[in-house]
Amino acid sequence: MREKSRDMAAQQAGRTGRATAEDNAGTSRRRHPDMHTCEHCEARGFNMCNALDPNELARLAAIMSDQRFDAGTTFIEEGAPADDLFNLTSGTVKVFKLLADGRCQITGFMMAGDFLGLSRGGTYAYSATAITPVTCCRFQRPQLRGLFNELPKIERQMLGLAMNELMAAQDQMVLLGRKTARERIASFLLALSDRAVRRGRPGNPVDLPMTRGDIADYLGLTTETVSRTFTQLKGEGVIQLKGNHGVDIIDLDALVEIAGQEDRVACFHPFDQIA
Amino acid sequence: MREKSRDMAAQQAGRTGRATAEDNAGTSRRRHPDMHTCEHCEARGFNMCNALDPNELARLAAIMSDQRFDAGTTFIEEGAPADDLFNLTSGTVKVFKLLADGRCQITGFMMAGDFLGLSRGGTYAYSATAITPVTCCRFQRPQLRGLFNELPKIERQMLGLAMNELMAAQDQMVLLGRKTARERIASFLLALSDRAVRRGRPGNPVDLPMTRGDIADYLGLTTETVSRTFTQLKGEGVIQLKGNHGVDIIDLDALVEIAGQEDRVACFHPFDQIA
DNA sequence: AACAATCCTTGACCTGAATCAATGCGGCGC
DNA sequence: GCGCCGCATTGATTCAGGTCAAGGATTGTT
Repeated sequence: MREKSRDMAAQQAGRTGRATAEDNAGTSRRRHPDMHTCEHCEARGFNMCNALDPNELARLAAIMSDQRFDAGTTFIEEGAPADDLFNLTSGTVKVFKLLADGRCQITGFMMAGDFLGLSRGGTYAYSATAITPVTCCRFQRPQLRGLFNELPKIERQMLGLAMNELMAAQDQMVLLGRKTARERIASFLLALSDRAVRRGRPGNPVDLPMTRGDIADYLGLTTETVSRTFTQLKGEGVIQLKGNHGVDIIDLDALVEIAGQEDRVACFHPFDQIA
Repeated sequence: MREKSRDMAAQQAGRTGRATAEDNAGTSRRRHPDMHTCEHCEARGFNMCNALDPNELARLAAIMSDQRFDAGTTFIEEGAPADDLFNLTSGTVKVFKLLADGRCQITGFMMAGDFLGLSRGGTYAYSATAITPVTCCRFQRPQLRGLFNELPKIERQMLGLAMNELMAAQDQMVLLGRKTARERIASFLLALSDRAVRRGRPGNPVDLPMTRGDIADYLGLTTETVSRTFTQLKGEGVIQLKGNHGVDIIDLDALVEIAGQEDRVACFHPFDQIA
C-alpha cells in the first residue's frame, strides 16, 4: 500500500492542518438575527427543525449562530473537544477519518439538512472539511442539551436522522466489503442522484462537487481506479462526463443493473424507522 | 468473484430459508410474567431500559414478550414487514445484507443490550440470524410508538444507542475501505475484546461464537484469508487459537500495533455523544 | 493571456487477496 | 466408541485493483 506522509495527511485535511472553526480565515459567524432566515432555510423540510412550530423555532434560533466556511476549510477535527454541533444549510462537506499513515476513509458527504459533530467521550469522532462553500447553523452542546429537555420533538427528529444515517452506513458497508469497483461507482452515482431528487433537485445531470480522490476515499478505491471506471462506463454509453464535476446518466437501467440492483428506496419517513 | 447460488444464500440465511420469528421451530414466546426477569436482566445497565425506574419498567414490560431463538434461526428477514422490534438479552446475533448473487456482508454482531429491527419504509432494513441460542424482548411497533410519547426517556436512550452504533459503523467503514487483511483481523479481535470488557466479561480469552465464514463476511474477506491470517498471527506469537471459537491474546501491544492504533475508546456515555 | 497548481487520465507492471482444490479435524448423533 | 459432516486449514494459481510513472486538462491568479 502506498503511504501518504503525515504531512500530506494534514494538508489534505485542510489548508492549515490545524484549522478549527475559530481560527480559520474565510469563516464568518454571527448571532442569528431573526427567524426570517429559518423560514427561508434551504434545509427546512428535511432537517432537525422540520417538526418545530414558529414559536419553538424561535427558541432554537436563540441559541444558535449562523456560520459560513470557505471550500477547503476543515471545521471539525477528529479528537478535538466536541464543543459544537452543526446543522448544514447549504453546500457539501466531506466527513472522514484518517489512519496514522495518512490513509483516509470518507464516511459520508453531508448536505443541507445533515447534522455534524458526533462525539465520543467529549471529542469529535471524525473530521469534516467543506468541499464547496458551506453555510450552517452552529449550536453549543450545553445549550442544545438544555433545549432537548424542553423540546423532545427535536430529540425525536434527531433519532430519525440518526437512523437514516445508520441505514446509509450499513449500505456503505455492503459496498465497501463486497462490491467490485464497477458496482461501487454505479451505486455511488445512483445514490447521489437519488439524494438530489429527495432534496428537490434534478436527479439527472448528477453533480459531483468532490474530486476523484474524494470519490476514491469514499468508495475504498484509488483515484486511478475511479477514473478508469468512469472512462469505461462512458465507453459503454452508460454515462457521459460533464467536465470534472458532473455526470450525465445516459442509460439509467444499465447503471441500476451494474450497481447490483439492491433496493433503492427513497427513504425519509423520520420516525417510521424506529417504532 | 465467486458467486454463491441463490439457494445457498437462502440456506445460509437460516435453516429454512424462509424462517420468520413466527413459523420457526426452536422458538418460544410468552407474555412477560412480571418485572422480576427485567430486574435480573443480563442486559440491564447498557440497554434501552437502563434509565427507567421500576414503575416505568413495568409499563414497558406490559407491552413486551420474552422470546427465545435457537442457534441458526433467522428471525428478521430484510424486506419483510417490520412489525416488531427486538432487544437482545443474551446470545449473539449476526446482522447482514445479501446481494442478489448471494454475496453477504455482515454489518454487525449483536449482543445483550443491542436492539434489532431497523426499518425502511415499513420493511426490515437487514436480516438477522442467531449465532448462539438467543433470548430477547420483543415489542410490537405500534405499542412501542405509543409508549415513546409517554416515556421520552426511552427515546433518548435509543438515540444514545443509535449514535454508538453509528460510530461503530464509521469505524467499520474505515476498516472495510482502507485496512489490510492483517489489520482487519487485529482490529476485530481487539474490538471483540473491548466489547466483552464493556459488558463486564473477561477481555482476554476472546470468545468467537461465529464461524470463520462469518468473520470473513464481517471483515470483507474470504474464509481462507481469515484462516491464513489467524495462522500467521499465531506463528508470530501474537495470539493463540483456543479451538475454533476462542483466541488467546498473547501480545496485546503487538496486536494494537498491527491494528493501526486508532483510538480504542471504551464508549458508553449514552447522551454525551449528541449534546 | 500566460502561468501555476491541481486534478484527471492513461499506460505498464505488481501484488494482496480471491479462487480453486485438497486435506485435516472435532463435535454430535447413533 | 465410531463415523460423519460441517468447518478449518493449507497449497497452487489467478486476477482485480493498487502502485508507479508520464502526460493532458481545468481552474484560478496576476
